[in-house]
Amino acid sequence: MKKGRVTITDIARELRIAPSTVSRALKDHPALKKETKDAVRALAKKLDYQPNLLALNLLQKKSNTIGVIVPEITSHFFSAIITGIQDVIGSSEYNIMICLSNESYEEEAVIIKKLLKIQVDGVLVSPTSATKNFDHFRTLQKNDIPVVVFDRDCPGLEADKVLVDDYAGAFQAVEYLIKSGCTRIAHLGGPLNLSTTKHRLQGYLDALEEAGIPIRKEYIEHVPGFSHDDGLKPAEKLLKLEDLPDAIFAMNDNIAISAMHIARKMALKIPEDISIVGFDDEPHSSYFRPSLSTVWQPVYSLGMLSARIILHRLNDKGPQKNFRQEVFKPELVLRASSRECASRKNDKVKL
Amino acid sequence: MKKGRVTITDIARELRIAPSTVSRALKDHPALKKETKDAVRALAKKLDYQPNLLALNLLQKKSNTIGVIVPEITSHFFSAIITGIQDVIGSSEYNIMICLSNESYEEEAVIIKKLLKIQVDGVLVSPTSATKNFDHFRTLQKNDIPVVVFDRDCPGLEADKVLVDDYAGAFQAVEYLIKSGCTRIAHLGGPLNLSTTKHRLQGYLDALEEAGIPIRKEYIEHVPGFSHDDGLKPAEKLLKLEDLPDAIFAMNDNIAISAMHIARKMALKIPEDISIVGFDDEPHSSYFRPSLSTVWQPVYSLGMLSARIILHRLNDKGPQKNFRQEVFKPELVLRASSRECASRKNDKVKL
DNA sequence: AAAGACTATGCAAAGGTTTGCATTTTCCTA
DNA sequence: TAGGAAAATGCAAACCTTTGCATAGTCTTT
Repeated sequence: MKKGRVTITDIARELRIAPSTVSRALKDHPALKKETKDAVRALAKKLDYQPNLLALNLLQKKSNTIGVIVPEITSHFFSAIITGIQDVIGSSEYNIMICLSNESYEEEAVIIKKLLKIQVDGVLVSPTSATKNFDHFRTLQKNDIPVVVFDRDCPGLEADKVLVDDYAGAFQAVEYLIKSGCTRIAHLGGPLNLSTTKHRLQGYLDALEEAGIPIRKEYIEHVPGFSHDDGLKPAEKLLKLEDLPDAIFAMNDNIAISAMHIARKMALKIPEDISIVGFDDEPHSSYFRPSLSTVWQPVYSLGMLSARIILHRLNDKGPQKNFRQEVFKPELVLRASSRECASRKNDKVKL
Repeated sequence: MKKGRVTITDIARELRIAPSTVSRALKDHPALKKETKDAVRALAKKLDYQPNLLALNLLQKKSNTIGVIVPEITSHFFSAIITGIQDVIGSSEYNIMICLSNESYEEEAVIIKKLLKIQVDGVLVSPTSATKNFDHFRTLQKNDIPVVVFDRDCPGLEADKVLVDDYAGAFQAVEYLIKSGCTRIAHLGGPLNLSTTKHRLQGYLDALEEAGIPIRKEYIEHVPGFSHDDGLKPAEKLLKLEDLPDAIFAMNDNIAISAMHIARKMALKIPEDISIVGFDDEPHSSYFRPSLSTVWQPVYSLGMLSARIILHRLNDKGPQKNFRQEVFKPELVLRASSRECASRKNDKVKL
């Protein structure tokens, strides 16, 4: 009785056959006769043989690991995407390694190096808001590691992409605000080099333009981050304007909630005095008073599809080409923080 | 020029020395003379040599991976813990592999098997609310894989543990409610076999008892899950009692917010008619109106400490004994959903 | 000049599995 | 029963690195 786990050689020795035969028996190789296979399988089961994946990894030069790079996981948005990814990858042969870039380009670059070092087989990535150059992702591709970009686009990078039509979501939201009678619509936007927030801004601008409402620069504020606290000052700035906005379209729910917070402090009535619409539909957004109108994104599906695409790439093994670009449609969720719209008066308002 | 990455043998061949010499040169072995080392290092740098971790893993029979098992990551609670873990492990030689058990004992057991298969070096785990038997964790330990339990205790399991004094947190919260004049204090509790929610219930009970307030069975409801929606029905049940509670201590913020939601629907004034206190201090809790009084937990530190402890175990390599048990103190955070307390009137109420 | 000490480097095994090719065994046919 | 085909199994290399031990080389000392 030796220590350590049972190896293929242990089984071979006990059966007085070669390790290669054991290996083949376990993989049901056609050249082996049934008795041998049966004997091997029986003993393997009896000894509770577990193949040594570490050895396999070396042999196959792959780690069976897929790296997932996200800016953070404390928001519901990314954690729900990861849950979707996990649910798909979990039932495959692969493991996932979640890496947090903390919205820092430098950390992201370090993570890429680490993933190269451990020889991941593929990478799912949502770049940081500071990432303008995508060469580190190209390095992965040059090493035959497929890259799937999700949610946040990397313009110019040729890779599979799973995105959300942020432009359409924003356009719809602002279009609704206009229809509901708002004319002085402000925007709390995010970083300008981030595809998602850039497209949301563009949707806002185009919706105004289409309605013939002139763009007012002072109605657009950019927030320094994505959490509640980051929205407070910019929201205050908007709400202290002489010509008070009658609506705010915020780039995410957290910021929308900051705006609601400030509005209430200033004794503004929501939505009578000011409508507020967010983006993301975080789970608690419907529990605020008034409940927050927002734009829902299919986060879980987005995670699942991204995972499926990379699994497909990993099975295909061909040269990387014919990249897919999938775009999910977001949906406007109307609740109580926006006024009712004449043409929609009969629609039910959720919650 | 051969394809694939540069190996130690490539360097050896080019320098006409043995691979072992190259290996030693790169590790600054004292027996080698300086010129050899310099030559090797120079060439290694020139060729951008990257050690093959897969080979090392096989040789050392370790994967350099630490498994982290959590019930979910969509709550701020666990995602913040994971961020703490990541921040510590990230600067070590180890990688972390996050696994979601979805509050299912079966999935947790499957995860353990998977982690054994890939030969993780250590495991950090917060068990599911359905886990009553800890033998699968003991299996890890028998395979010399250190286990660190965090947040949710596994009674009877000998392992390092990083916990929160939920009892004290709950006791303080309820004690405060009593001091603030509440007498009909209800509790929205969680699963009874989960250490955290069990201790919160016990803290509630003992605080009442110490104040000489009789326990009323109808004032205690157990919710089926941890999210907002799970709290609605139980909260409604409490608020439809003939003898209406004048306070609710909820087992977490989500449930507290459900209770606030129902209370408002019933036109109850918070905190005048009813005080509500949660547990967790989620980031958005202070943005509700009224802002939620709750019990804060040092989630980030909890993650960091858990990670440090397992790193320590992994470096120590000795037999597993002298298990540590660290208990963090939570803190009552008073906001506007609870009445002011006579003896505390001068304390500032946060936010 | 030979023995001994020391320095620098190489050899080979180990870690577990897979797989192309070689070899053995079996069985059938002439 | 030899010959050959077919079936079953074994050999050894490969994946890459580390490390105990052996060896080659150099220098010192008597």
